[in-house]
Parts: sequence; structure tokens; C-alpha cells
Amino acid sequence: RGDNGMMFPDPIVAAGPRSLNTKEPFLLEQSHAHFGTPGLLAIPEPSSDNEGRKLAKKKQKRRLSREHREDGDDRPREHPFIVTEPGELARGKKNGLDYLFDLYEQCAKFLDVVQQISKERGEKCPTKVTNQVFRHAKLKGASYINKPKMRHYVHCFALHCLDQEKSNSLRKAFKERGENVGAWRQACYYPLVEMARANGWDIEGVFNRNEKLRIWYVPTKLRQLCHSEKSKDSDSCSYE
Amino acid sequence: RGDNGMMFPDPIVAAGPRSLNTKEPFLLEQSHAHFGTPGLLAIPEPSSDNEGRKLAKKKQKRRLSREHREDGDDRPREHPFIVTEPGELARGKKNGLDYLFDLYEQCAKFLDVVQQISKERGEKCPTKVTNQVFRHAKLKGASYINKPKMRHYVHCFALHCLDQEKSNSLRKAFKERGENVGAWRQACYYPLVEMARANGWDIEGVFNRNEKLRIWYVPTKLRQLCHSEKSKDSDSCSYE
DNA sequence: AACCCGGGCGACCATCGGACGCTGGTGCC
DNA sequence: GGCACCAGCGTCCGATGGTCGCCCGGGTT
Repeated sequence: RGDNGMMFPDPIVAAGPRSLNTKEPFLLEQSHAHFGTPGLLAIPEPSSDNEGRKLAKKKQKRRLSREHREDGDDRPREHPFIVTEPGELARGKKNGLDYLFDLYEQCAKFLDVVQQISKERGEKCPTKVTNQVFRHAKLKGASYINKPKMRHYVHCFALHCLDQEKSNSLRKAFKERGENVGAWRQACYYPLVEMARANGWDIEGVFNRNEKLRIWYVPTKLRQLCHSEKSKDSDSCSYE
Repeated sequence: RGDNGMMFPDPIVAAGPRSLNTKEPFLLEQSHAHFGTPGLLAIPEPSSDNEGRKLAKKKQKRRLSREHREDGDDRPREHPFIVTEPGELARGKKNGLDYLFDLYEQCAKFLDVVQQISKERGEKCPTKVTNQVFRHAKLKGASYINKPKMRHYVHCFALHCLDQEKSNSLRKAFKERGENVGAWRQACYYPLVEMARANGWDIEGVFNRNEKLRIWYVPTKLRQLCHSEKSKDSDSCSYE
């Protein structure tokens, strides 16, 4: 279970020092100034502004941003994932699946931090990995984490959490066959659908019952897959 | 506890038959045509369109809508609430607080229906009273239910759920003093803040632990109130 | 009838969850 | 070096939660 050695290539600083981080309010002083008697109702903090958000000049058709990238922060994209078996380090300019799954753990940690902060500030406390968490991760320098990527592989991580055994053998099989990441990713759906079937088709519940999965939204595709399989089942024994 | 007699004026049809409801897909046929082997992945239902949504020509600056209301559906606004004591029927063109609280029960029933439907369709299942629920209520003819109103009085309903006793006496007191609804509404915050204090300031938890409250979002104002009261507390015994 | 108080709820807004597809990195020949 | 493949993730989109304040109903004078 303790598979968190230094087997990962990328700059995993995981919530490193509050580096290049402009304007983090971070528990800005704001109490200490209680107003009059009905002060209970005189709520201050009008612009609590959850962690540095953008909102700056966003309507200027950011169409152009792609071409010339004037500024110097031109981060190269992450290396693509390849199918690796458990414990295997990816060779060349690739990332392995252990690293992929570690990203999910990192997100969980970022969520913890965000929850802590929002609790201290008396704000709504997220129970899932939300935009806010991705924003926070980026702010803390984990620029290699982003929403589309994490959402893309959620169900793969789900299989990894729910049936380590099956997940591992699937990885091995697909690696041997020389399949690409896309194929492996697709294949991860099937065992999960079976798991849902065994649990009365309550895929939401399957996620929620698992400590690490609870914080991830059930992917639409997986939910739909479960739904159509369920319909297929009840079709064959029609008029139940 | 069984305060659901026919003491309410409005047309409570509550979730009537699937009436004037254009294009309800409702479990549209879509299996039966399993594609090739990887057919499990060929998900149809591209436009599931959760219950009749509007989206029609919305960007035509509906600024003008208020003036002339051309069409005939000019529904008059609901009668204002007045402070009534438990069991008291409001006189004149007013609505009483028992009726207000009944509205919350009706929303709960609408949520049930929406959950049932979304489960049948294999869609995301709401756990709270969302926009979708309000939309459904309107669709079913409960046009007297609307989001701003329900959100406005949530904390009053919360007090009613969590401490019937205190809620009742507050109503009596404010009625006697001839206070208006706004004043009563404001007063409802204080007992709730005390309840939060007694529960480690976890107002979210207080809501979630109550069967009927669980489905309502904690109002921002209440959360902020709890937060500033908590800070006030820890201030006085500084450096704890 | 005229006035003013107070509150119902239409309409708006920032942000959210979700998804597509362009761009360009990568390995192979 | 050139090319074809494929996947990372910037960017967009409809819908959401949340709120403000306009408009007008209603009681009073």
C-alpha cells in the first residue's frame, strides 16, 4: 500500500513553498472589528474572494492566446502517459501509470488544504475536487495538474482503488499486448460496470463508499454505461 | 407533528400527472442496437435534456419583459407572509407561516420525484433542492414556489425543524409585538447560531443531521454569522 | 383616492461541472 | 529529417447557486 517512493520523474514538489504566488489573502485579518449591538447581522468580509481568482479582462476573446504566447511562461505540455505495470518506471519522454495515480493522491491533499482554509474562513467547504481545488493546485505550483486530465482518467483511478488486483492485471495485459493508453483507458470501464452491477447499479454509492474515490465525481460516460447495461439486463427478462 | 391539514389556500396539486409536458424523452429506447464488440462504449442519448428546459432565444435582452407582458400568463404575485402563531390561519390577503413551512415540505416531495426520475434515466441524482427541482415544481403547476423565496426563508424553516418549541414561541412573541415578517425572519438567526455554537460551530453538520434540513443549502448569511460569532468567542480568550 | 411601506420574485452574475478538438510532442522509418 | 499518430489541456458552453432591487400589492390615512 505504501507505494509512494521516489519513482516519479516530474517535479513533484507537492504543495511546495508558497512560491511564485501573487496575492494570496490567506486568512486575512478581518474579525477584531465587531460593529455595534446588532453586529451579529452586520456581516463584513464583502469581498472574501476565495483564493486568487482571475476574472481579469476575460471577455477579450482569448482566441489569440494560442498563437504567439508573448510572455515567458510557456510551459511545455506534460509527457504523455504510457501503459506501465505496477512499479515500473516509464522510459523516455513518457509518464507511467503509478505517476498518474499519484496525481490523484496529490489532488486529495490539495482538497484537504482547501477544506481547511475554507473552514477557517467560514466559507462553504467543498467535499469534492472542484475547480477551486484545481485553481489552488496551480497556485501552489502544481501546474502539471489540470481538470481535463484528471477527469479523463478518473475511472482508471477508480478501478485502481476498488480492485487493485484487477487493475494491475489489466495494466500488465495491455502492456504486453503493446496497447496504447487510450485502449487501456477504455478497458477500465468494463470491470467497473460489473462492480456496479454487483451493487444494484448504484455506481454513485460504489464511489462514495471508498475513502479515496468519494472526492471524485462519477464520470458521465461511466454512469451512462451502467445505465445502458442495466437496461439491457432488464430487457432480456422483459415484463419483470 | 402531523400539521398537514387542508389549512392552506393555494392550489396544492403537488406533482400531478405528467401534464402539459412537451418532449419528455423518458427512458428513450436506445439499447437493442448494440454495436460491435466495443459497443459498450458507444453511448447514444446525446441530448438527454433533463426535463423541459428553456434556453430559447434567451439572449434577446429580456429587459422589456416587465412592462407590457403581452401574453395572458400574467400570474399575480403571491400574498405576502405575516407572522402567525402555529395553527393560526392568516386573515385577509396574507399567508401564514404554517403555509410557508408547508412550501418546504412540498419542495422535498418534488425533490423526491426528481430523484426518482433521474435514477430511472441514469442521470446525476441531486441530493439537494436545486434549480432543476424548482423547474420541475413550476412545470407541475406549483408556480407559487420559486427559488428566491425558498432561499430567503430557509433558516426560518431550519429553526422550525430543529427546535419547534423555540420556533413557536418566537412566532408568538413577534406576533404579539406586532413585528413584521422581516423582523421575525432576522430573529430566527440567533437561536440557530446558538445551536451551531453548541455543536462546535458545525452549522453544515447541524443541517445534515436533520432529515428535513439535509436537502437545503446552508444560507450564506447564517454561515457568516456563525463564523463571526466564533471569531468573537476565540478573541476574548485570545492566544488560546 | 393617494401614499408609502415592505416584500415577492424576475432577472442577472460569477462560477461551476463538463466536454471538445487543436496543437504539438513523440517515436518510427 | 519528415511524417503520422495520439493525447494533453486551453478554451469554451450551458447550467448552477446565489443575490439584488424593481415593482407593485396592500393597509392606512
